[in-house]
Amino acid sequence: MKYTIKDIARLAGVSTATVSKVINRKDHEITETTRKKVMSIVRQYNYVPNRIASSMVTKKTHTIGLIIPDISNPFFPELARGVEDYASKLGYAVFLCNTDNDAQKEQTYLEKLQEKMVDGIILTASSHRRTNSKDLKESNIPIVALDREIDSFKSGGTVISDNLSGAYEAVSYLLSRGMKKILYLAGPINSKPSKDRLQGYINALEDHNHQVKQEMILDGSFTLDWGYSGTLKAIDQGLEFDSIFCGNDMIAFGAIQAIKLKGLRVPQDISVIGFDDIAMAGIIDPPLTTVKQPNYQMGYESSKILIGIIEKHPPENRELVLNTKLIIRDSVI
Amino acid sequence: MKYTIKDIARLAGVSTATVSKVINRKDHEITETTRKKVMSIVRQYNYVPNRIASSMVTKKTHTIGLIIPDISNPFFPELARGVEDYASKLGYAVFLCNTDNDAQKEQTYLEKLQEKMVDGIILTASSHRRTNSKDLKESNIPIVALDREIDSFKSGGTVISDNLSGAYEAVSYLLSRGMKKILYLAGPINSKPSKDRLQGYINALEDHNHQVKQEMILDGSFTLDWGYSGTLKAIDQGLEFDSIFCGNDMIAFGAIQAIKLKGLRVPQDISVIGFDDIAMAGIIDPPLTTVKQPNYQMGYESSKILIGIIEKHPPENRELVLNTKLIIRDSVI
DNA sequence: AGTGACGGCTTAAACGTTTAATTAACATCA
DNA sequence: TGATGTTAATTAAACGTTTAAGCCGTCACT
Repeated sequence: MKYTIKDIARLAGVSTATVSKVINRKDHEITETTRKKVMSIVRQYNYVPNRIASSMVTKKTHTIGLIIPDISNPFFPELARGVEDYASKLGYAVFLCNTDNDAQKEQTYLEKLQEKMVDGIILTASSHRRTNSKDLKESNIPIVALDREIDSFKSGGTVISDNLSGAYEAVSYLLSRGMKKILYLAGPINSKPSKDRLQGYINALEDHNHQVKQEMILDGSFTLDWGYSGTLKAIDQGLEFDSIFCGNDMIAFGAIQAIKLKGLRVPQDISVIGFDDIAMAGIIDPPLTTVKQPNYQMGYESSKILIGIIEKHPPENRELVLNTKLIIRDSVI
Repeated sequence: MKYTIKDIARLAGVSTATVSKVINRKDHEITETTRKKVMSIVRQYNYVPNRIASSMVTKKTHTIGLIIPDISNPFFPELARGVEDYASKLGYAVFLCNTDNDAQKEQTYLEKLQEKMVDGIILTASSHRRTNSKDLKESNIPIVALDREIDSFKSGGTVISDNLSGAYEAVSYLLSRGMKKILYLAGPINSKPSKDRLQGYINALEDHNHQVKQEMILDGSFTLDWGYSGTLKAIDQGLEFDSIFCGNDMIAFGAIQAIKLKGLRVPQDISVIGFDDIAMAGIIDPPLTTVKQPNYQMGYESSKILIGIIEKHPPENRELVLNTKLIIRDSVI
């Protein structure tokens, strides 16, 4: 048997309005006596309020949507955790949506979330996002972009890490260690983070009076397989390089495997540097020198901004560019 | 401006009932003419139905809750992905909840999810779950237990992997490779999977006429740190062992680090075998021999069972014990 | 005593849908 | 012609809350 507020009201001998007020802690105009009476009935019958019905009238669902490419990609769990931690702290629940970077799926989720009346959305946009989502900016639901900016419309906020300066720092470090020929094994070239990292690579090289060579820039995907095959291809083609700047850690893992396969050593023969600092970066052999992105914090901050907007006290700064940090381990000589 | 079904009805010159039927594909008693008229208005005004309102009358939210200890623990993303994939295929959205193995948080989420009227819950119970949750079995919301059985009440279904036989196979394999002294670095001893794996360890030893020694069984937590410190302690205490059976892969990673630190080699000096086969298992050096749990499948199947129950066609078998598989790589000699 | 203010409670409308019951229009057929 | 059936639409109640507005009794003050 499921009890409603009416049942409780009847059993406690008061009106539903009164019950509503006590369970929502709008106590101030309620006698202690009636409050206790109501609460005891509530407990006795194990009444659980139907928040769906509340939402109907309050227009708030206390729910947000989190749209990411793939939770089983090691880059995203920390992000998601950050989002959920802040959200649940403020009483919000989080819908998890995986798009696999598919613009179509992304669109479907966006619609579904709107139908479910979420109060806001945190979106790591697919690389292929089209500019046609007029429906999105029309619906007045706040959206904050996470990890990847959205250029197709004005979002309520953006949280990214400083990919450009992170890459700049990584490449500068390689240069400072005496590297002369740095291969850049990039992720998908159409993704914004990739582009920024490429720019960082170029800037660092130029600032240190090194020539940028087109053939030293190879783009693929953010996967171990690409790191592996890309490295193999580079070696087999006779490309000369003393170090690899990898678009992310997964690529670096693949690169290290390929280098080992060729009977070469990391870092003695080839240095490798990654990007992200996912959990495994410190565990592989050799421990990976990499650029740490503050994933948990990025998730947390985006949640904070979004809920700030929802609750009408948006933070003054809604365009966060969080600092990366070079983590020096043993994969660079 | 947000349009409701009433607006659309008015604009299309029909009743709300008619609009409702066309958007829910209850077309069969609707003229093609009116259907088209309605649809054109729907598109023109970009109408998005309020599913919260629907839920009020249908008593279905098409939403499920997923309660796990921690999405940033590498064991869970694949599970979560499996759950979400099947759910979204069937039109359900998934709430993500992290408990950190805290019975209190778990309870809070359980209540919150009930209030949000989820149609069902998938629960990886905290190790410390108390038996007092009468409210849970009273609420008629279906729950399926994932990865860890729930003994405090009868759940709607259970999906686990065969921890006992997985451990048995791992230890038998070690024995077959000539190991004589197998250290068991267990996870938390109060967790069901840990207990089952311990039993598998014991059974394998006994079946092969080896003595089970209490000092060779060390329990801690499912973390890299424990694998590291446990191994160091074992070595420093002068415990003699030629191999380690680890409660999970994280423990194994820690063990390998400790072994290397001591100047010993894996697998030449000490063999290591893990459990789970998380994504990184094949990437570390040496690639880890381990027992694969079908995480994605576990998530997928639990979602299938839950939604089956929700939609009144529960699968005949709701107690799944999925097979593990020994993945042989290079960490055992 | 009459007036006003206030505290504590109730009434009832509203939120945006779905759906059972009903009606209206027409076709069919004896 | 009128009874009957069929089809395509409408009407209106219901889902479980919240909350503005109203009501009633009590108290303080003139």
